[in-house]
Amino acid sequence: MSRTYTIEALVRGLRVLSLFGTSESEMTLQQIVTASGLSKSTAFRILSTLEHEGYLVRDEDTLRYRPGLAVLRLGFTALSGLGIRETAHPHLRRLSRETGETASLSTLDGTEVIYLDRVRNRAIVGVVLGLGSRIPAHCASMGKAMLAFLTDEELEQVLGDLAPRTPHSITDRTRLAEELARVRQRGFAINDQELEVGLRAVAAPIWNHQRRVIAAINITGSVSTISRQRLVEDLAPTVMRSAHEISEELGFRPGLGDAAS
Amino acid sequence: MSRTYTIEALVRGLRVLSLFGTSESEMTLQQIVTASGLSKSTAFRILSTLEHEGYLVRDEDTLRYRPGLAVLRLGFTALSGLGIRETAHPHLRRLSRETGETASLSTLDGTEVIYLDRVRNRAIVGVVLGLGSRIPAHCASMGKAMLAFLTDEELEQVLGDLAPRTPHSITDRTRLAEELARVRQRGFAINDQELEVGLRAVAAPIWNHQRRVIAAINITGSVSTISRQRLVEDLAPTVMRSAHEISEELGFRPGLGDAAS
DNA sequence: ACGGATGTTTCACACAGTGAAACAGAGAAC
DNA sequence: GTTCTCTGTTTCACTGTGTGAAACATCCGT
Repeated sequence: MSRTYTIEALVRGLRVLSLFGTSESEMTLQQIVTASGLSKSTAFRILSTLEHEGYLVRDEDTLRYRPGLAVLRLGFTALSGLGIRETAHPHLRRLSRETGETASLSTLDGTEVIYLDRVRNRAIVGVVLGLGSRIPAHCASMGKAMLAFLTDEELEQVLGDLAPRTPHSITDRTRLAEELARVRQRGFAINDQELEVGLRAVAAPIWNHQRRVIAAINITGSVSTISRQRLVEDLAPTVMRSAHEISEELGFRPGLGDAAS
Repeated sequence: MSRTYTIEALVRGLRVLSLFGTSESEMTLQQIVTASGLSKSTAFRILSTLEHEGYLVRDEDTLRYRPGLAVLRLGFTALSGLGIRETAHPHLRRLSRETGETASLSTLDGTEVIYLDRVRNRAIVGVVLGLGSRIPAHCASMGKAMLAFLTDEELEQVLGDLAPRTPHSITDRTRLAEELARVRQRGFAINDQELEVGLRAVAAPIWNHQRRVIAAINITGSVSTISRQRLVEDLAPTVMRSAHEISEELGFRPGLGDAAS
């Protein structure tokens, strides 16, 4: 790999910053030293620098570092900079209104699905919650919708061990491959309590103008309001229609076979 | 200043990253060179590193860089890590429901107010929009509510030139000082079309256990539904009550004069 | 085919970033 | 009250890393 154009000091800093993106959002110097494997002095100087630049804030009492406001600015302009999100949002609204369920938009980042937008049925609020959060792709309807259209090599790179989230989760490679084949054939992916017991979802992929799958949308709801029949016969076509519309707005033109670029 | 514990290569990288937080969310190498003042080679290596770490993504067609998904993760854990937000959210909901207007939470970052949460009247969606965005403090009700409780030195450091946003904006230092005195006296700040014509708001500050103002909440609405009378006589007390409740939940105990620590 | 953009690569040098180890302080243990 | 231990801060000398200049490669418009 091209390690030629990579600047080590910056990488280290970014890695430290990333530590705050995972489990703990508040960390002490010592924790960072052990988590990063850096020497104490280096870690200290990195932290000082990150603090100086506003990416971290230090609580003077507890001496713990936590993400600063600079990080917020970045995160949200990143979100609003994502064209898909603006394009998809009205469709999510309509989906949610028409079905009475929750509609979401996500994209694939490595082995994880990351939520970009969500419109709930109970309109009130809480909308932000879960935005930007990540779940393993093989347990998610949107995840499977996107995995299905990767090349074999990409898929191989992306998949680690398939840890189950519920008894319904797919943990076997072969079964996953079968499932993904079915997704390709039908054009949508379902999730029947594989992520959370009591939760069903149906998703469809979104293509861009390069005929690449870049995102997915889905409809989620409780098993009490979404039967398997309704999922496949009613919701699946609805989600697929919206996904196609979004894809076309992004410049995707349906055609036969692979496209020459 | 302690430039001893600051690592230059990291600072440069973060500065480059920050460029994407402001105006443009997509930039070309050349743009970054001129915007940052770095040499072409350095800028190039920084960009490569940021890309390698997932903080930037490069569009292979246009050769433009834009924020990557790593940045998203950070932003959202930062948000959810903010204790105030969780504490304040139910209050925002209640405020919005009771008044039928939009309620927001923000904090002060330098001369700018940064939105942390918002609950709209029209419940549906769009909630996320504007979250993390920044506006000049002197044109904002929440900004004035927070500025009013800074020390004179802090205020001096924070205020640059008071650029107007509408004809109603405060642009004069003396007038701002008078306004802030009034805010301190009354305990709330109003905004009568100073940020946007047709928009009124009333805000109150939130204190933490150290008796420091760390945030503010407000209620915003159109001049058509919010008269000046309603703003002051009806909404102001409501907002103040909520602000006090939030403050107390954060450990603030009202008392006389300055507290000994 | 030419000129002027922009992006990529090379190279030699200086100094910026590094780890080890010494220092300081705050609690906890006794 | 004294000692021990754990964490954060500072110093220092070395070397390896990040640096800018300048050469090279590509693309695009005319």
